[in-house]
Amino acid sequence: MSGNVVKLAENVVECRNCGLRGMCTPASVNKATQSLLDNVIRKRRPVARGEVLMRYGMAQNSIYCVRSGSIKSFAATDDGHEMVTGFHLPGELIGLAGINDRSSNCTAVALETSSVCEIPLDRMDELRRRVPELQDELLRMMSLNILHYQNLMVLLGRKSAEERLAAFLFSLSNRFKQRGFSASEFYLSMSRTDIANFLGLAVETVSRVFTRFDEDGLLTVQRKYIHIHDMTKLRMLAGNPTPRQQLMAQS
Amino acid sequence: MSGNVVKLAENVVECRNCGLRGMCTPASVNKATQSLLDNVIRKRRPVARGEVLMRYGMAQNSIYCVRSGSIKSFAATDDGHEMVTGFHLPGELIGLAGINDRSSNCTAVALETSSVCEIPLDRMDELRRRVPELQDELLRMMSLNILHYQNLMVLLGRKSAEERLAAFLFSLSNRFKQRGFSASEFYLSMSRTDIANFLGLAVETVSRVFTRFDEDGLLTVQRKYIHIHDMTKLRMLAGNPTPRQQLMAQS
DNA sequence: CGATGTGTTGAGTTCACTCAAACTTAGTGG
DNA sequence: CCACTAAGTTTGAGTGAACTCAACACATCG
Repeated sequence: MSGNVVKLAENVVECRNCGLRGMCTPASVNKATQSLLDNVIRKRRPVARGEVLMRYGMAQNSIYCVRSGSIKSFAATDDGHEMVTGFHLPGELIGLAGINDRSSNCTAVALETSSVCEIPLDRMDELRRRVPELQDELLRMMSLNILHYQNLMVLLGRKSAEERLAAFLFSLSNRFKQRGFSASEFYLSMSRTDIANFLGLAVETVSRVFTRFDEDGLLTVQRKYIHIHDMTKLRMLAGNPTPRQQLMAQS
Repeated sequence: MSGNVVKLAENVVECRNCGLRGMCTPASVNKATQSLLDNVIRKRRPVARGEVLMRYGMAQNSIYCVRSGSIKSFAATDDGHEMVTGFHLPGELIGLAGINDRSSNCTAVALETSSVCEIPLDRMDELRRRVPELQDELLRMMSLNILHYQNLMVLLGRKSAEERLAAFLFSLSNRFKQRGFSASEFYLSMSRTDIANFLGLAVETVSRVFTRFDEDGLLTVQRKYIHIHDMTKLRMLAGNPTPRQQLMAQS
């Protein structure tokens, strides 16, 4: 395993990659508003593995931006199972769906030791009215989020188990790359069960497809460790997404 | 078939139900900005059945709000099939995912004779900076949209064919009700194929489940005409969604 | 009144599921 | 330090829900 293979927990995202970078490191806004911006973030708070950031059905007064580590969010279904709605990597936002009525529609849990920026909605509302660039950025992020879910619809509605897992790995790979990490070697922070619940598959199926990919020489998998050998083939298997579709699986 | 059973094409949504009502009928803004608002909507334009509002991959310079009729939007998959990402009823917005980079990620087609309000993004951008209430409304709509897609993920990832169709019909029923139409009797404007492509099923499966529902006395179905007899049972079959989840299937 | 598009029904198949068991790793306490 | 447990993962066998392929029925329309 070479150079920049990392566990996310060991690294902190650069603020320039952050979804709401305008909130704390104002690049596009003038100095007059800078002190204002500094006050938006309530706290950069550490989150232990398994800790709950927001809980389904509870009041939601903040959104969160991941700084390091990884977070999963999920909704409980009626039959007791859970549907994972997203895995959040550094720089990605959590809780956008709760802005409407300030109530959480899903539960967010840290998959490993992580840290997040908590952004109180009240202060964000106040601030975005004063800083148009921030408003635009937020709108952009939400639009991107909607696009992402539309791609997930195609994945869940029309793709086979192999295609789903390939698309998932390809997405992760790209997101690691964007963050300066290795695209071909990484550790999964989520369990097979989480992956299955995200892809709409059974755990056993996820495991079997991993094994098949390994046997085919497409990649090497050892529990959480993944080494992709043939990225082109993986992209093909995933259904050859266009660059814009590669953002799948975030949020 | 009693009183208020209608085809959407025959009716125009009240502006108070419109997703961006602030855009054209300013209730929450003062009179000073009213003339401003009137100028945002480029045109209330009629759309013929089959007409394309926006096309995948093309530049997108507007979003649309349905006034009457119904619109479907879909993405083409690699294998030539299409995945319907949403059916839009009067008052619902189309094209929110394109705000980010002003390019369409899906194609939108009228299912019947319809009319829409076209809202140019440039003018909307300009206007929302001047009218905070409009900004808030837009943010709310996008947040709701994200919530909606999260619910769709559960549907596509974890529900059976019966549950999917039940949830679909229950959602339609509620949306008709909200618009003052009958919740128990209505006409479908989309084909079985469209429904199948939206629910991630085969056409034959949709047809079979419709038949089963009819045989069970849950509803009467005659091609496009639907009469729901047991709304409680339908809600149960759909997975007993909470009121907040009932907005599923819009956008 | 055929022609065409749309919807339904039937037969057989398959992919992913469930159930069950073995195995692996990590954590815990004697 | 090792036995023991619990949690997570893999593998196998059999099943079933939804799919595909194919034929048929029914509208709508020129």
